[in-house]
Amino acid sequence: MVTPRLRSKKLSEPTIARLPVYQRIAEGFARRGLSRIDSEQIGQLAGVTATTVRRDLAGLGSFGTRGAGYDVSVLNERIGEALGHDRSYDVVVVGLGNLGRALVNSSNFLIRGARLAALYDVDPAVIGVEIAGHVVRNVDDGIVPATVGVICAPASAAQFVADRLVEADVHAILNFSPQVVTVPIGTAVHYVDFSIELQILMYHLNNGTGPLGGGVLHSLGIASPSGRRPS
Amino acid sequence: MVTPRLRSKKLSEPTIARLPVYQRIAEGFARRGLSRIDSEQIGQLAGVTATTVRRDLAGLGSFGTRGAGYDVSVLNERIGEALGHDRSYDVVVVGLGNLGRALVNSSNFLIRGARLAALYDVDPAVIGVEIAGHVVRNVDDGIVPATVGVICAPASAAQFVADRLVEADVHAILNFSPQVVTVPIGTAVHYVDFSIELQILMYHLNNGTGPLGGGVLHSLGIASPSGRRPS
DNA sequence: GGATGTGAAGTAGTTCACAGCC
DNA sequence: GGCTGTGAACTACTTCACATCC
Repeated sequence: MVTPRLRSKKLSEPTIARLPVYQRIAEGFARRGLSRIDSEQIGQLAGVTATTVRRDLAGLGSFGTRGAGYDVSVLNERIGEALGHDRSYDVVVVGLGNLGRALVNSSNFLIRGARLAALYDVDPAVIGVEIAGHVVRNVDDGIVPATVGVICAPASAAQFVADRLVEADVHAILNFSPQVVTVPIGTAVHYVDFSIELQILMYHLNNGTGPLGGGVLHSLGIASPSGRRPS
Repeated sequence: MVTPRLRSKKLSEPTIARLPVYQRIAEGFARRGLSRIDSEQIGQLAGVTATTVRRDLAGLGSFGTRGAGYDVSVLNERIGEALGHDRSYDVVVVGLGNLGRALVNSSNFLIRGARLAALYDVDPAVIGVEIAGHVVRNVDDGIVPATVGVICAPASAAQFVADRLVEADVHAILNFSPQVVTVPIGTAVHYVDFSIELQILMYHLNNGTGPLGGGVLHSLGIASPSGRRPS
């Protein structure tokens, strides 16, 4: 059993959730013409400690320079490699109500290798309409094989859509409907529920003692360094 | 210092993120006319172990019945109390492009005490238009005081909007733009980034070894019970 | 000098195992 | 009998502190 060189260092779940954030920060620096960044700066912007940043990045191999931080473009590249951005993959979106349209038209959703393959709906009023360069097809005509399926249908149709996606051999599903769906083992389902974020925010507000830091990133359970004040 | 009776039991962050999920499940049971549920069933549907469910719920006080599980309506009620759903609060949404419209028109976003107070934009083409029962106002005219501000503006305008919200004394911000914003201490910012979910999904797919369970909930870092097969 | 990378310590969260109660 | 609730064990993640290297 040879130790894999770069790939599959088995990153932890929290680390994986933070890497895209670091990458966004790196892109911001690059856009402003800066070529170097240190763990302190990344942590400040991402709302985590510098140590956490260093540990996360150390997991991708040692590419920082002691005394000088990280090269912004190398950082960007390494995170991309770790997250598999070199490969591109097909995404199908099912359900083109307000949310579905917002997603496929967004410049921040289908990025980093994601390629929109097809759109589906069941509503005759929507089928045939062209959205984001794709003509919306009928779910009943069968879904084209893809890597990821996105469910933007109402809760009542979520399980139906999930079943159609499974039939189409889609093994990764992103479900935006507030409905738990059951799928066979071997298929991953991630849920995105906007109202949960609102509810978490309200809990902290009601109980005072929430992580109310400055410029802090809390998405995906990322907590702020407690009692540490920025700058 | 008297120990508070029900409130402020200081729930852990992962627990808080799971409670809304349990509540959704309880509602599903109630809708199907079922009056009892046990930790095993909840765990199955939420994608966590039964023990985790019991520990989470024990934090809200002991309201389960040994040998018979939880009463669905009591469960629903207790979670609501813990999350502060009895209080209602005002939400303002800034930016009514595709996503902003999708959110305010969604039946799953502004729920459980959230009340839409006002809509804002900077685009003259959108200002004055009525959406979801509210006429869109101009951000420059000042934002009305509210509990939560939702940023649906493009990344380039995110910081500007955040500043206006802070001026309006909004202390909780939900930011849907892929832009880290800085706010004074005492203001909470939660980020929602759809593409991060996609990227996490892709990481697991590329590395095989992901949490690919059946009917599992992964949103917000909720991981599946490893190596445990459902049913 | 200055920031990375990492063993060691600390903390938080999960899972086990079972006593307690219906 | 069956399922909750919880001390105890375990695992995972974070933070400290510092050796290491540019």
